[in-house]
Amino acid sequence: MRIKTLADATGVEVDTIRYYEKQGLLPEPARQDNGYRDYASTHLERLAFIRHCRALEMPLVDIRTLLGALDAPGEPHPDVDRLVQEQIDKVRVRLQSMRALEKQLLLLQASCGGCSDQGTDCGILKELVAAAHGEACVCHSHASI
Amino acid sequence: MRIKTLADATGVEVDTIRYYEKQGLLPEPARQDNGYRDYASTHLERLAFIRHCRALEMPLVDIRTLLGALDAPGEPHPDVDRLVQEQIDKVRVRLQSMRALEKQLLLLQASCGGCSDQGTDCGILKELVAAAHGEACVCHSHASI
DNA sequence: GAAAACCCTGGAGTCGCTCCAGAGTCAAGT
DNA sequence: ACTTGACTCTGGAGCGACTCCAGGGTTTTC
Repeated sequence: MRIKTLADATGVEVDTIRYYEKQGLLPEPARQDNGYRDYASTHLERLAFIRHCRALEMPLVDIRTLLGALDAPGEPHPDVDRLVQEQIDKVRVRLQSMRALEKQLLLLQASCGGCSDQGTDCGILKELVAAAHGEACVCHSHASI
Repeated sequence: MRIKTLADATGVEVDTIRYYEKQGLLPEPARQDNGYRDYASTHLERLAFIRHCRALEMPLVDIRTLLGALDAPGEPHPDVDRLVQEQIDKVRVRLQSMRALEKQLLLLQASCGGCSDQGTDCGILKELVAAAHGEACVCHSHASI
């Protein structure tokens, strides 16, 4: 299977596949006589696994760990559970801050009564300036962005 | 006010302040005799504004537009309202996908009965492999990560 | 007067891709 | 047989928003 075929089968871009190989996530495939990469079905499976983990927003370094665990099925891999838990924690923190964000943006929007066209003094801008001065806002309740 | 003072006052790192200057978001301050940057209170306000917008996850390029609108208070700025709306849309899409993500990760976690220590065959890994094979999962309901 | 803390510049590194140039290869149509 | 277009290769640069570093100068503090 050539790289484009693999790309189409997994929905991963050609460049990205080569990138994963360079990063050691995808083993180097065999080469055809012309030097083209020749992938086997194991590559397809592994790439689908990587893709799935990326959909869960795991960083590549964590995925490498998971792949290592997969490659050593007989051995204990205490990291797997921890990685998933950490990922859950990350997502939750992010969810919290996104919810606050949405609220803040809606408030911001409400402060502008459709001033966009004529508007010399947009409420949104005023609001942003005022908020920057220290009134209740997302950035003060959440230090880390 | 020297750069560290400004950094402490706003919670923005020194490097980041210099970066904002290089990006044209923060005007070049005066210099002391020794070449040190000498900030005025206008810089503090502007930096707080930038910080607030960043807390709303606006990209720097959008913040530049908002700052431009602030700098031209007499003129109409039809972009402001649109930028906020776009930001809201972005946050909502992201919220949706984060919620699905959390659910998926929790399912994943439940599939492992605390196998981390002894575990030769972790349920999480099995689950990930199975999911990669195309069963219901986040990455199939949400094409873009 | 020495050590610590601060300041400067320019450039590199981070993450996870994405795009590009420049060259080679292959398949389909004329 | 020839041309066109799609595909492949490599190595390297670019993105966003920082963050860190080297190698130097200055100021403050003990």
